[in-house]
Amino acid sequence: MWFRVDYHSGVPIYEQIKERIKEAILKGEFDDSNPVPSVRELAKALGVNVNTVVRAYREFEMEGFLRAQPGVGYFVGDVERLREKILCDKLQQLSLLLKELRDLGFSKEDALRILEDAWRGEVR
Amino acid sequence: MWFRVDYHSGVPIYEQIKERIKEAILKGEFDDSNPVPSVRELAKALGVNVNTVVRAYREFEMEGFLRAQPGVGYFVGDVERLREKILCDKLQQLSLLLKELRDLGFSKEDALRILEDAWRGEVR
Amino acid sequence: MWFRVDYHSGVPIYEQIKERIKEAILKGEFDDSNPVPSVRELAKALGVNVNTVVRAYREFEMEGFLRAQPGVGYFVGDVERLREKILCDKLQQLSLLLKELRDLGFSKEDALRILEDAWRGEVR
Amino acid sequence: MWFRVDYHSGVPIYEQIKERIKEAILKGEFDDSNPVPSVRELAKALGVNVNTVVRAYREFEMEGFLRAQPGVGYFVGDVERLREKILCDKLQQLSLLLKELRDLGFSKEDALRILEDAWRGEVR
DNA sequence: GTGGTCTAGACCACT
DNA sequence: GTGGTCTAGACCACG
Repeated sequence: MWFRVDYHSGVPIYEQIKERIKEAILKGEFDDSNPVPSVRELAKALGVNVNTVVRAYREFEMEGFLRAQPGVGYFVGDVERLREKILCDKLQQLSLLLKELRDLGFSKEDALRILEDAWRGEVR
Repeated sequence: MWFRVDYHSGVPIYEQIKERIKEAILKGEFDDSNPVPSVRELAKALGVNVNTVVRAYREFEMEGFLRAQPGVGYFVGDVERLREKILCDKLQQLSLLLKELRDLGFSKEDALRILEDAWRGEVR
Repeated sequence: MWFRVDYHSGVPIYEQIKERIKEAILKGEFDDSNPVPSVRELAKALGVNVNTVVRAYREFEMEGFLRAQPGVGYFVGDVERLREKILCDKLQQLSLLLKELRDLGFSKEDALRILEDAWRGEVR
Repeated sequence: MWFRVDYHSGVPIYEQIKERIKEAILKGEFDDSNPVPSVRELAKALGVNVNTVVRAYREFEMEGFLRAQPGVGYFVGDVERLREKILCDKLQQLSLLLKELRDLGFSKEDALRILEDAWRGEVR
């Protein structure tokens, strides 16, 4: 697969895997001709224990964003709900963060500048 | 002191203490007539072990935001540097968050609305 | 490990541990085939409590000279920065010490002799 | 008296007092017409507890550098021995420090430059 | 009273 | 196995 785990970030490896899988799902990188990699395949590609990948997938399954089909593999679930959930989380973070900045004496004008910068940057 | 620790949040208690002390320092709640509570005093008030408070205070000391005076107590250090450090951290978070929202298809106009809301809200 | 703590020196044990680890890092004694000893291992070898070793390691981590990898172990960090920091500290000490000797009536010639002696001695 | 204690240095106050008294003795600032200040006098001048000054003086007495004359005051003792003791201590420190610098890869030439600087500076 | 250090245990999450 | 956190005690030096 197309990423590497960071053993020194403090972030649990299974969380890093979840994050990357989540991004790939949102970008629509998985479909019938390009399925979610199997547990063993991904574990081998990342040089990581199989259990670590299993945990990442299982947690996604519980949240409804992957469906396990025993003996076959994992398939993407409700992408749109995933997108909405993430968007909702991020918006709450944004609102909280802005209020904190305001309380720290940060000006609305400077915040506006940063906002403009974000939308001016290229899409990764 | 005037807060309670959450034993079930997963956030280490000493981090919770650091967070609250940090807020209080930023609000200028500590001075000569209203000093930082002693480790034993705070530990007792929170129903927490002394060592847990000691750790929170010591980390602040290493970062230069509290000064320990053995046999006397803890005193606030460089408040302005603390404020700048926090502001810098928050701005990085903001920039990252905005880019993620953009990549999720969120419109600049909606982001602007949230920004306006934040500065319209009352200062706590 | 290969040293013993001195319980009666007045120097905190975790400081003694930091000092020895620092020397070992500077000498390049740690790498992938010879990793930093685990906290439990070192604590047992020194006959010291685990927490005491943990404190020594954690302070090094906060200073950037060790990196903790939960579930795996500690690894050496930025050795070169460590070397520079120590050199800087020692040079300040040297400058101060020489001025004190001068003020005590010590002659430059005698100081030169001691300097020559130091560089004539063998490298340990 | 002519100095202030630093409550935030971590160095015990009685040690700071000893250090300053030691310097004054070495500079010959005390004689019959200019005696060592009384315990109460010094304590008041420094805004410090009497016991703290008593401790500093008593330790000097045990080392033979001050003599207590009950009901009268303290008088300077064997100044020359004090000077020799300090010189000896500093020389050991110097030798040790130079060897450490050498082991850190510091060049003799650079050390020489620092030495020259020290004797070029003015006497305080 | 204050902070500073240390011990002997314990439980947790991660690999 | 690893590190991370926490507790309940203890003793010390300082003011």
